[in-house]
Order: sequence, then C-alpha cells, then structure tokens
Amino acid sequence: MFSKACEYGIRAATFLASCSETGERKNLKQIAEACDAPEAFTAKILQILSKEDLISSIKGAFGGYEISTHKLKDIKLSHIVKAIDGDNIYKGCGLGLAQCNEKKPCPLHFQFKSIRDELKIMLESTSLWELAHELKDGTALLKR
Amino acid sequence: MFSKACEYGIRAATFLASCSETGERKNLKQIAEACDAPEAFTAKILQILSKEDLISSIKGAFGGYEISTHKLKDIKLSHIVKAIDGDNIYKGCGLGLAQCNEKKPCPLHFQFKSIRDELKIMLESTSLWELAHELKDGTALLKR
DNA sequence: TTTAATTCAGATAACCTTGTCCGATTAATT
DNA sequence: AATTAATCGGACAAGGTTATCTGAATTAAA
Repeated sequence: MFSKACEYGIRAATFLASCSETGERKNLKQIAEACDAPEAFTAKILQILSKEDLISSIKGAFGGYEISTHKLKDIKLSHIVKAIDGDNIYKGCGLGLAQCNEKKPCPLHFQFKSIRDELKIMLESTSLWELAHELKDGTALLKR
Repeated sequence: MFSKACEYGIRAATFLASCSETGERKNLKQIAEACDAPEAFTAKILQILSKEDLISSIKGAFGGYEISTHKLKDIKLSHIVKAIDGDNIYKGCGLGLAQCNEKKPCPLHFQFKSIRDELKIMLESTSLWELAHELKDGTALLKR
C-alpha cells in the first residue's frame, strides 16, 4: 500500500506529534528508536517532512524535531502521504493504465472507485492529533 | 497498490478470459500487444499464472495460452493477485508493523480495517468472467 | 572560543522489481 | 526427418527503493 519510507514517515510524525503536545523536542536517534526504523533512512524522511513544513527541524546542540502545537489538528495523514509517496495512491488507475476514467474505464475502474474514495476520505480526515492521542492513551502502539 | 507485474497479470488474464470464452487461444505476442505490456516481462508473469494453474499454456507450434471456460467464473481477482503479489495487501499492517491486530493495534489499524476488508471482498468476489465481459461489451478498455 | 550535539546534503552501497536475452524444449506441419 | 512456431528456464541488465556513511553547517553550552 504505502512505501516503506511512507510507513516510517507516518510512524515518525505520529510519535513526534505525541511528544510535541507536551513540548518535548526529540532528536533523530530518539525518533528512530521509538518508531523501530533505521536511523539514517529516517533522517532522510524527516528532511522531506521538514521541507514540506509538516514538522520543524532545529539544528545544533539540543536541536531536534518538533511539530507546532497549533498545527497538530490541521496536519492530516494525506499531507504526510502526499509528501512522501505522492498522490498516485488515489489518483492512479488500479491496473496502471495511463488514462482511465468514467468515460473510458479499465475493467476494474468502478470496483476500485469506492475503495479509493474511502481511502482518500480516511487519509484526508485523520489528523496527526488523533493518531498521537491513540499513542498517549495506550490504545495503540508503534513498535512490536 | 498492486505491483507492475500484478497489473500486467490482471490485464493479461482479463484479455485471455475474454478470448477463451469463444475458444480463441492467444500467444505471448498477442497478449502483450493487447495489454500494452512488455513482451518478455509478460512471459514471466504468464509463467506464474500457468504454474498456479490459473491459465493453461500450450507449448509448440500453434500453442499459446488459454483459460478453461468452466473456470472463468471461479477464478477471482484475489487468485491472480495472491499468485503474483502475495496476500500482504489485505493481511499486512498499514504502517508495516510486524505484529498489529485488534489487541495490539497500530494507530491506524481500525481506520484501515474497513478499507482493507472492502478491498478483500472486492477481489474475492470479482471474477475473470465478469471483467472479460466488460471488455467484450466495450464498457471497458485495456489500452489507451 | 572551543567543544559537543545536532541537522543537512551528497555520495554510495545493497537490495528488490522491472525488463531483456537466449538457448533448450515442445509440438504441429510439411 | 526437417522446419517452424511456440513456451520454459536461467542468466543478466536497468532502474528504483531502501539503507548507510561522511563531511559540512549550525547552534547551545562550557
């Protein structure tokens, strides 16, 4: 479904969100550890999220990453996914046809449509704030 | 969503199904052309489908590929997808966690569940016969 | 001002997926 | 029996994704 990079990205953003609410800044090592993700690769992904202004990075000693508290409810999963994987996941044709639409559909077009739409709605309506709270509640986990 | 191999595989199987109903055997070249897929790569995919007994291959002159008519309604999309991509698409965790279930879910588990279930049901209930008929009707196309 | 802790950027390695090539095998036709 | 049209199987090439490494830049604290 998502690329590995995107999986790590969502995990990292969720963890960061859960810390940022209480003002805890985290560095690369802590994030990678908490997300059970490879450190150097996670660094690359955090760079992307930072450039897209979804998280903020603070350089230098005692630096790290954080998310502005006021953004937490505005940042949706769709923003993270789009930044890392692009939007092909709900725009592209299920069978990979260059052109596929209602007028000239692939044989799977209509069967796929409702699923892609549901996915889109889910990603666009789920906020980092929401995910972060599942972590804090202990209702959900990021490592196993 | 699906790998390129799987996209080609579904296209090829759909095309083959639409021909097999009228007893038309097709060879690699014809299939690749009809599906707008690279020939040599398509050959590999047809081999997989053949080994999984989803299509039958006939060697030698005037050979090619076909699908037993009586199987057309029984072969579901899920069979093709599982043969090529495996079943991670509806079994795996959306965030890539090794263990993720109702008891110990990832933060996205429940939001994903309905989508994955819907996808599973769609793949398991859509038959090659159904897709093939969309092609024949002209309601759907495989190339653009 | 030096040191230490950090992110950033670019190069590169490892691995997987995608895609090609070719010789061996098979089977129908001549 | 020879020829031709096909699949099969293995090796290999190309490209993309995943992952690592390293030196430069930045910033806070000592």
